[in-house]
Amino acid sequence: MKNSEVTEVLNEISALLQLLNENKFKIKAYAVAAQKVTDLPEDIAEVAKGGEKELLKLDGIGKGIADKIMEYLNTGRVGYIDELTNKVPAGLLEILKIPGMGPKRTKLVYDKLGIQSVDELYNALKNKKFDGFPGFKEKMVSNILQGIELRKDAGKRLLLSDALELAEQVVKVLSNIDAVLKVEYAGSLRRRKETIGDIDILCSVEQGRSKDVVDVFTALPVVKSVIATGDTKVSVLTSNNVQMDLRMVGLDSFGAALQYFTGSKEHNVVLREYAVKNGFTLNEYGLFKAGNKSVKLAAKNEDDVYKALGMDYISPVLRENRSEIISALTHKLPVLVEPGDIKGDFHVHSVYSDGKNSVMDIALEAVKLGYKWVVITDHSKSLRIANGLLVKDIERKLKEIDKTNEKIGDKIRVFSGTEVDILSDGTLDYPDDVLKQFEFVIAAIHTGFQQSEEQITTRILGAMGNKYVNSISHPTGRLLGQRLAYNVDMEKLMVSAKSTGTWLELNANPYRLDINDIFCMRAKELGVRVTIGSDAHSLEQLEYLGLGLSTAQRGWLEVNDVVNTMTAAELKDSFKSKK
DNA sequence: GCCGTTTTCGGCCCGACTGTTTTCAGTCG
Repeated sequence: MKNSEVTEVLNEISALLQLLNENKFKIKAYAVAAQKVTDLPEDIAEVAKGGEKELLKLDGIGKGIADKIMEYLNTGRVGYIDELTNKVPAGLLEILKIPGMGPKRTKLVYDKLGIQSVDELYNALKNKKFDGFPGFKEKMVSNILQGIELRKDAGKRLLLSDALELAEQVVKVLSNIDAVLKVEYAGSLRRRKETIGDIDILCSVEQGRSKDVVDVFTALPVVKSVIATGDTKVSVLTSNNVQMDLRMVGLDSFGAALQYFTGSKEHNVVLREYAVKNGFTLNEYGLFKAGNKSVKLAAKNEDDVYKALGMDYISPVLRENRSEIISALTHKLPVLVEPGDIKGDFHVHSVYSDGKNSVMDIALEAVKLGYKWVVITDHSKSLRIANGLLVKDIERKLKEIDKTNEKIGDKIRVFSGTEVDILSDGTLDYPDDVLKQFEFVIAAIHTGFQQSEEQITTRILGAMGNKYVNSISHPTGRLLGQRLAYNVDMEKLMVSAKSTGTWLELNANPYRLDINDIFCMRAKELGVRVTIGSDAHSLEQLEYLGLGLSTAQRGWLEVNDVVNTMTAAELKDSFKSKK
């Protein structure tokens, strides 16, 4: 998969062009193309095998950029980058990442003092080499120094689950203030991105009382320092170095502001471009007639803004500029799978491997969550670190599941399952005559991560060929912020899932969210169905399923794309269908 | 450099905060 490399190359060109003060639309064109490559579910190298004409079909990629992508894929280099770095050293790109150091200041320190690295910049600032330079007065110098010192933590993103917890707490505190009329979190958190860079809180406050809110916000225990304070915006840094922005708007423009601050940036750019083309102007205060800001057409509610633009309401989870705007205009948005559609959980560990709870405890908790069924999927024998279930103990587990079903009656159906290891040599950790004792089998890779793409893909394809394997667990094996995906040809894997009638898991553990939203979209295109599993090892972790559901929504999945929407009776039949 | 429900040329989203600017540039989201 070359997508991340190509994205990096395009972003590098975009940044170098910034330093050279090039045409800002050219800069944007490279950045937009980089984003498009990131969002591509297929390997760009595979697309490029069809020739440059295939690349040109991609939105945002024209002749110039397609040439550079082809050159990179063919030679591993791009001559244009060499050309640019002859004019301005590549070391400056690191400086550009420091808060406060934009292209102008970065270029200035290079031109005047020959500074090419963050360390050189740091020393020069400490030694007051900048006296008299425009834009480098005392306050700015101290801000930049702080930015450099925080650099190690910068770029670290919060897991969706952690960001949700933090934001919900802050919203709760703010909503208890008398002067607060309305408060909601926005940004990538509201869009349920898998990781969150900063937290945006939107707040509507009684006239003249914003100080009450600012005082509480900046004094929150989690706040380490205040970055900026204005009339309508306050930015702080939390103790784990995450930026949190509070924006205050009038109640009558809350909807427009919520739309604006929910983003994504790319979605908003396209939306505002569309507005302009149709004689409007859109900002955080409302939708106006172009050139006449006294005619406000929509602002109070978010869906009014979309409606006034002639579109269906677009759910926040879809706002990534992945053709949702054209779909909203043509009334072709998906009817997303919703929490109420979910009837059960496909992936739960019990005391029969490394889970904390008994089968009965899990069943009762699942009832509380409103489920109609739950699958207990313990690890298989080889995964000793996770107390994998030995063959001799399987019968005991199956009997306990039977007994639980008898006791609990028709409140819920517990299915017997296993998360069987796909061993390094490609065989499954249980033989077929053991696997067939379970009602549901997910197969997973937990070892041999370093193998080649061909080896790992072959292992998974082999597992999918087994008639007892219903689904593939966490197909890419990534752990957010900790471990990259192993080398696997996802396109081959998904095509094979379709041909073998195997489902793919969307593992809802906050570190995994695997498969991600982009692969969900591709699975849907290919007609591959998705099983969402919490991978819970304790009762509290059953709630992770919601994170998986929002990821599925971000992947445009509808009821029929998600197997969790089936009833226990329907499932029982379809478990067998592969066999 | 890209793109076309008016366009193959001439456009390309919008506003807040900081610093030191007395009307704006740079940076950020």
